[in-house]
Amino acid sequence: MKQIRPTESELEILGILWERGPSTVREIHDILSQTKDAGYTTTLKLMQIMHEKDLVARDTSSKTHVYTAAISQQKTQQQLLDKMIDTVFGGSASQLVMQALGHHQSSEEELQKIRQYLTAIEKQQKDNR
Amino acid sequence: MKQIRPTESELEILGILWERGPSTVREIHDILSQTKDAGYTTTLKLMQIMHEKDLVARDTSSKTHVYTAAISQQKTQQQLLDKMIDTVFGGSASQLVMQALGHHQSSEEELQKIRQYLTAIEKQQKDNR
DNA sequence: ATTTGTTTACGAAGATATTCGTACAACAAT
DNA sequence: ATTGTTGTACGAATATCTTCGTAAACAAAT
Repeated sequence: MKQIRPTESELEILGILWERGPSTVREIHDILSQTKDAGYTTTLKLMQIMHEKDLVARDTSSKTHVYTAAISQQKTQQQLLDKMIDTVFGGSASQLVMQALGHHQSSEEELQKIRQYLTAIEKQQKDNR
Repeated sequence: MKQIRPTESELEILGILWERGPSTVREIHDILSQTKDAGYTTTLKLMQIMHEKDLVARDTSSKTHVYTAAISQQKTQQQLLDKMIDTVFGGSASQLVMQALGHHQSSEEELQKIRQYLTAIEKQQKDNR
């Protein structure tokens, strides 16, 4: 499998692309500016580099280019999680899960969803035995 | 709160220190060598830099120095999780939880532990209402 | 047509991380 | 004492990431 390693800044941009869908540099930059301060050309350059690395695709048919994420959110999540579980959580996924649940505020519905998910997994494991 | 930003390589070393407890460069290096290839002095240098950054403490009383993690595993886990949830999981902790549960193999006991944890959280939320 | 504003392209500087060679100190075995 | 082994310190090369200035293309407004 292709090992992808977006940098910190690249992940921020990808996050926005995943959320918004296809976007221009200007749009991305405006959102980034809300939380960090960087010049417009900095964002532009970043996205051009991401294009070289095939982290994003772009449509250059009009003067203002439109960028799209070229790697899936799911796959990226999984890879980052795997690495994190391995290095920081001593290989225990449930350790990570509990740490995440403990600190972050989760709504009742979300907890319910997770519970259902648990049940499904347990059932599946039973069936596979 | 102090914002800690260990690099990728530094995290690997911290992970080993958390698992093994106080260790020498040699011990760390031998473990690292199993999965990546790097010279001994590279590992040494890394750990010296980590010492400058106060990511590790070291005992220099004997010739062979002994290093210890100087930042807590828990705090580090939390900070990395927070950032990850924010940038990669669109702010949803439960999204991360389900992704982690879905892919990784978890033992029945682990799932059970998580379920108990869920119950505890829900109870606590109810009490706080 | 000139000005103004928006955009891309490019290069290069600055910052940070990674890697390793070399020198030297401590110590053990001969 | 000499030699071999293992360790630390240090500097420097390399690689990678981040930032931004400048120039050129283009379009809209005057």
